[in-house]
Amino acid sequence: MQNPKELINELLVETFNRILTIEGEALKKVGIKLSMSEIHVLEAVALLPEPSMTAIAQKLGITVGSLTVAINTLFQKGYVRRYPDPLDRRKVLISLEQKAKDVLEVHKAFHKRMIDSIYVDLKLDEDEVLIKTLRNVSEYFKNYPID
Amino acid sequence: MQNPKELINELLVETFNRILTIEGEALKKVGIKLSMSEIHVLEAVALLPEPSMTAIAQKLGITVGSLTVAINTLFQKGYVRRYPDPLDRRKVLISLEQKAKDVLEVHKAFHKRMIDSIYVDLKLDEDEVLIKTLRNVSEYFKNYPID
DNA sequence: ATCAAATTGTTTGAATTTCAAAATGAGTAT
DNA sequence: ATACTCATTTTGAAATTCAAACAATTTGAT
Repeated sequence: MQNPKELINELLVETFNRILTIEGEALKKVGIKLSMSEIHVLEAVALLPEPSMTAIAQKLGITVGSLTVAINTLFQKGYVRRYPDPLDRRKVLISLEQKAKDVLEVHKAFHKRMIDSIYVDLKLDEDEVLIKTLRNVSEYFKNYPID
Repeated sequence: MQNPKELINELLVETFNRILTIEGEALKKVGIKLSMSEIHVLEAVALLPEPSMTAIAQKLGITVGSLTVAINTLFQKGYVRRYPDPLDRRKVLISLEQKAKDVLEVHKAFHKRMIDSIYVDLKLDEDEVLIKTLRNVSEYFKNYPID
């Protein structure tokens, strides 16, 4: 395991297999009873300029049908509202209730602590290497031929 | 998004949300009809020196009950065998059929391409920064207080 | 203007994954 | 022997997701 490439692979697999579970547990301990899937839906809604069903589903990489089910329960629990796009009444836009915004704050704090941990003994001028690396990975998967 | 920390977070979220799905699609296209969960079970078995049910479940972060269900179907499909530990017959050890080893080769090739993409324009002497970073993240989550 | 095709979303039924709790079987210690 | 612990399986339920069928709206071509 002294080969840098193998080491990097081990660390990636070891770590990212656990992040979602751990983050879920962390939220539960704070008293938030939403799953990570549900959190991600709320997050996507918050980030999109025009959060239509199709746009959200695409950002999450799930089908619109699956998203409909998810939004149904989030609406039931009082986290989101649906309203028709006035310019195109086929579209259904989603908005967040205050309750959802509060949850996203907690989620954001978790991520901040995670990122801070990356910097523990990383010198500031080494940022660029990490960012370049992440860009490479991101690009690699963004252009990956799925179909 | 010019803040390095925010940028890193964006890239992490954007990328790692998609890796599992993409890897699953990649395997499907090669004609492998196992889910990523099933692949991970096989991978854990391959990596552990003494792959007992408890050891595998712990490595994967799932309950032993869940693993039993998974192993049932993997056995049904002819990927694994069960045999009792001769030293402690309470334990059930898992071994891989050739079929499973073949699948893991494909999986390994996918990971190799992924890691190679990281190196696209990374100078070799910058390895250390990336490895240090990943170690930080890995440590952070390894010691994360779940209970 | 009209009609067919494309787009957007919902519903439904099924498959997968996972868990918690109860049950079984094997080892350990008193 | 008896009770206790450990390793695993079984079972029933919940969550997540998909594909396919359906309905409503918009777009574009004639």
